[in-house]
Amino acid sequence: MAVTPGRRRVSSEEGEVRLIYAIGRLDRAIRRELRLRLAKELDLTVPQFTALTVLRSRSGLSNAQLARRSLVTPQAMQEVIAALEARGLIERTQAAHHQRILQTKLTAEGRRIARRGDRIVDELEGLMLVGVSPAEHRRFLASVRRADEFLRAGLNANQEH
Amino acid sequence: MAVTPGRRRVSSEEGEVRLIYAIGRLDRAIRRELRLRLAKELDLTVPQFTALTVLRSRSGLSNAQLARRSLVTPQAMQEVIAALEARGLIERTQAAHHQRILQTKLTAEGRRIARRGDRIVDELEGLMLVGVSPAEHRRFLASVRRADEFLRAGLNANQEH
DNA sequence: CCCATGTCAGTCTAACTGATATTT
DNA sequence: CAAATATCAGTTCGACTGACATGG
Repeated sequence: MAVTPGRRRVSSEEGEVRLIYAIGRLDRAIRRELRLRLAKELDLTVPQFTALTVLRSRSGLSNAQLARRSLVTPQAMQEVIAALEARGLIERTQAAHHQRILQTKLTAEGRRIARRGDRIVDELEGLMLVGVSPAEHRRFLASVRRADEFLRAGLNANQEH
Repeated sequence: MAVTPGRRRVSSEEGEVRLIYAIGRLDRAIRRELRLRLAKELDLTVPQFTALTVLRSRSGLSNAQLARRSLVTPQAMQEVIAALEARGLIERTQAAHHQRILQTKLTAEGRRIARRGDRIVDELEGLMLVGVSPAEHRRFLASVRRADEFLRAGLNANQEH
């Protein structure tokens, strides 16, 4: 473990609420409710919906690329992809330059379902952000994304076996 | 669905990064790494370690109380509790006023393991917060806790069947 | 009787590791 | 041969629902 996080003034005293603990608690509340609503209204799991939204903005990704972006194994992502393809929400075509790679794109129905999922996400975000100013919202989002980037950078730097 | 999230200026346009998506992505990165390190160094799962830290600050909770605080079912929490008890990290005693309720407390060994887990959490938080000022850290934590409270409040208000 | 608690059983989700085939 | 990709199989973890006993 060659990590040198630098000196921090926040230690792990008992009774204190940790940032990692608070994030985990919030995410579990979000995912639980999202899972219930996506299952009930759209018959989708959370990973399935997530893959739809990623593919919407990054059309043509392969299964392996999707898995890397999502920080899961290709095997885990493949189950998600297979379910979406079986329902006709995505379609896969061989890449021109490489016969083995299957590029994945949303179908029209896939886009329609993704938009309906957006409304569920809108509702939950609305609940989370009641009374929060746009500036505060932006700062919050920026903090989350920054933490994610730094964590992944630190982990990758640490991975040199 | 009697929710009225109020007007927000942030809609779900394609290509935009949603707060909920960013939080989910960050939490998955955290949990994945935490899971690997807790398993390797302490032979603990993430829910087991979480339960230890909750019991450390709130000693004497019953299984049902722990489950409600963690937003999982009593059955799910019971597996966690059983594993910790089998390893001697917690002990359970009948409540004085109610024979059926088992109050749960950390053992000395449980406290020792929890402290070693703290160091792992410290390292990961250090990576996430490289170069972040204490003020920014506090604001970030406050935003997360506020979002969690408002989300749960909104969901409870919505639960009136 | 009602309700909260604890617990047993079975199920399902969503990840994992291992192994194998294909393609460049 | 090496590396990346896809995919089959088996496994584990962590949640769920249902059923049921017990104590207040």
